[in-house]
Amino acid sequence: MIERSARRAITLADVAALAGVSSGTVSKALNGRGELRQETREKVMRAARELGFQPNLLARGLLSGRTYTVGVLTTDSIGRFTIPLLTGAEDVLGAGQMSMLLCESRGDPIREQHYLRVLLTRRVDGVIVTGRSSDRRPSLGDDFPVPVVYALVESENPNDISVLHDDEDGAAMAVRHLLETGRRRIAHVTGPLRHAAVRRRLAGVRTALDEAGEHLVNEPLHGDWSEAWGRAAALRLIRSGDSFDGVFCASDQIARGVADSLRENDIDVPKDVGVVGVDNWDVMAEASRPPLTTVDLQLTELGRVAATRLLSAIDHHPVPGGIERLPCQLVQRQSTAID
Amino acid sequence: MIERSARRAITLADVAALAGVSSGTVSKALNGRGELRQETREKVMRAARELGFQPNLLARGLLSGRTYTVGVLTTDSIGRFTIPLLTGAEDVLGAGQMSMLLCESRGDPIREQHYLRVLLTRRVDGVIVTGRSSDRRPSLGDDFPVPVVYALVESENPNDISVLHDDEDGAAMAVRHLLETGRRRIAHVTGPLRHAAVRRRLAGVRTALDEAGEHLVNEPLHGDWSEAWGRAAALRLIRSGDSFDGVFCASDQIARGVADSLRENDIDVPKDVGVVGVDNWDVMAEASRPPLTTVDLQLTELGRVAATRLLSAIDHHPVPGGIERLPCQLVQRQSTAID
DNA sequence: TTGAAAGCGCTAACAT
DNA sequence: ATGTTAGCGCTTTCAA
Repeated sequence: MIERSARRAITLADVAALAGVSSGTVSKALNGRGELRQETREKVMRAARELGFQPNLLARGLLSGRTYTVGVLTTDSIGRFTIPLLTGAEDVLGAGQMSMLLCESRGDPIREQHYLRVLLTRRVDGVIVTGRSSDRRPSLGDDFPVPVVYALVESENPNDISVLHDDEDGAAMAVRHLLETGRRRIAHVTGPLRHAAVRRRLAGVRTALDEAGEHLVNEPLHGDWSEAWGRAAALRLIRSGDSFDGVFCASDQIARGVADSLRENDIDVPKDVGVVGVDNWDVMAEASRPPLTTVDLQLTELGRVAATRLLSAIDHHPVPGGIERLPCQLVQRQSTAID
Repeated sequence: MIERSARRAITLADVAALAGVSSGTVSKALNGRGELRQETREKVMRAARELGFQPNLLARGLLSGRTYTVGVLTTDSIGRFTIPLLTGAEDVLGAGQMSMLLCESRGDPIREQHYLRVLLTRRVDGVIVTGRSSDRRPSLGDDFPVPVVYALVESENPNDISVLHDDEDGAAMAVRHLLETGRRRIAHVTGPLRHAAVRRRLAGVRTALDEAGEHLVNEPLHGDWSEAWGRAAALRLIRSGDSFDGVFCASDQIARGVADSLRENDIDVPKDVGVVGVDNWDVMAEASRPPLTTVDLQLTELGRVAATRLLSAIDHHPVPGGIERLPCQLVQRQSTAID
């Protein structure tokens, strides 16, 4: 049985008693403030160490009005996209001694309201709102009492701070890479048109093709984000009879399906057709045959930037509202390799 | 520019002033304690609502010595296995008004020490330790000042509370299912022997085969957890010349590789050979051709149980130390279907 | 250079 | 039935 002695935590007063000074002095010594004799300072330090003193952040926060805590509200459950984002955010927040309070609203507005109340009750210094899709979502409101940064999701309110990856530029990079590896007849297999990311990627595709004076060989093929759809789309392309030598897919799952289907129809990737995906999701991109060239969304960096913006706002450095789009990065693997 | 008026948060005193009562009365009214006239109670409620009063949990916590916060220390970065666990933990903790403070130590002992100090400084009521592998890890120590539950990872100290899935039973379920669907010559393709999960699954395989008076057709094939290894292992099985009609794989990734390789060598799954994986990782199990029958580790439930144990310990209900193993569940899909 | 005291927002015991 | 007060652990004047 685990039974824990209700040992009272060590307080400043305990340290003060042991060191034979007042608690005010202990505070100064431990925080390096005020004018103290070096000797006293050391005496206090020693006492604190001996007792294993840990300052109580609640008490400190009650006084300072800061909790050194930010709330992370994921509108959806935590997923593949949110994880690197959290890692990046923690990089930055951790360095600033801040902790993250995690709230998964799972897409349920009631839960979200509940969690927002919880976060306010806990007096978080700020909030990061994130979620799966990069579609727009309602703002927490202009009068939300602490700073808010939207990361990976975009707030409907243009005054809010939203940090997103640059889907359009990422797609353009992918297409330019296909062009640079000698492909001219490029097809696009993508997700549902209702997703903003799908529309932005399409725009990027068009931009890059326009620059080169080329066009898509097909109407963009819209389906779900699955491998099965990738396989089906590749079959449609093959059967259409239109020749093509490059396929830009809006996700690694789709790209992997496309690659599988091409191979199984005796079309060599990358020799006959180059394939590029999006996400740089290792288990997909690396397990694909051949491994996928893909657009990395740099989500860890996105998390870092979002946290940095939030810290600025918390520190009363005004942060311009609006959407900040961060560059993606192309990761080259076999699926577009030449010679 | 986002500039936020440094509007002081509403306090009990503000509500008291508006309602024309004392702050003690407000406290009683809002918490439904003490003896108050219904009329006063309502007057206070109205004032609180009007001002948008949110109680300050720090102040309350300072007094009560509880923070209604638990620390979640992931020894590794958050991953596919930790996510459902967090969701389950939040189910239970959220219902008890508790929040989760997230700390990713990323396998770095220095970071871990740092985070533990942070958690203690923040006076969390308890800690959940988790991580990727179900191997044993060092205990936080018998004298850690708040209750700790290890979830998905096992503490080296048998007095600690560890909650794990039952790998051995899960594997036995998988093999029994292969036997029940008429397979007799069963092979096992698994991960590195250094992983405890691999050893336990092997034990489960042996148990189930013993019950039926059968043996593995091969020495277990050990490799990494990848699809590529699954493909390679399947080729080895085929080339060995030993006939086999069932393969139990220690992960969905391996199983998918095996299924791919069998199909590409004109061996029909499930007609000629049944394949079972472990994890029930949707993107793998469902994208596989055919979709995989697999052992679900029930990690959300594991998170729920871990959180429940932690809450018990926090509430001074003694929780027996040691390892609690939770049952897995077989999810049937095409890869073992009969007619 | 150090100590004493007030106060952060809340609750609980005790007065009224 | 309501108000007053002390105190949770800390920081920060201000006084000594």
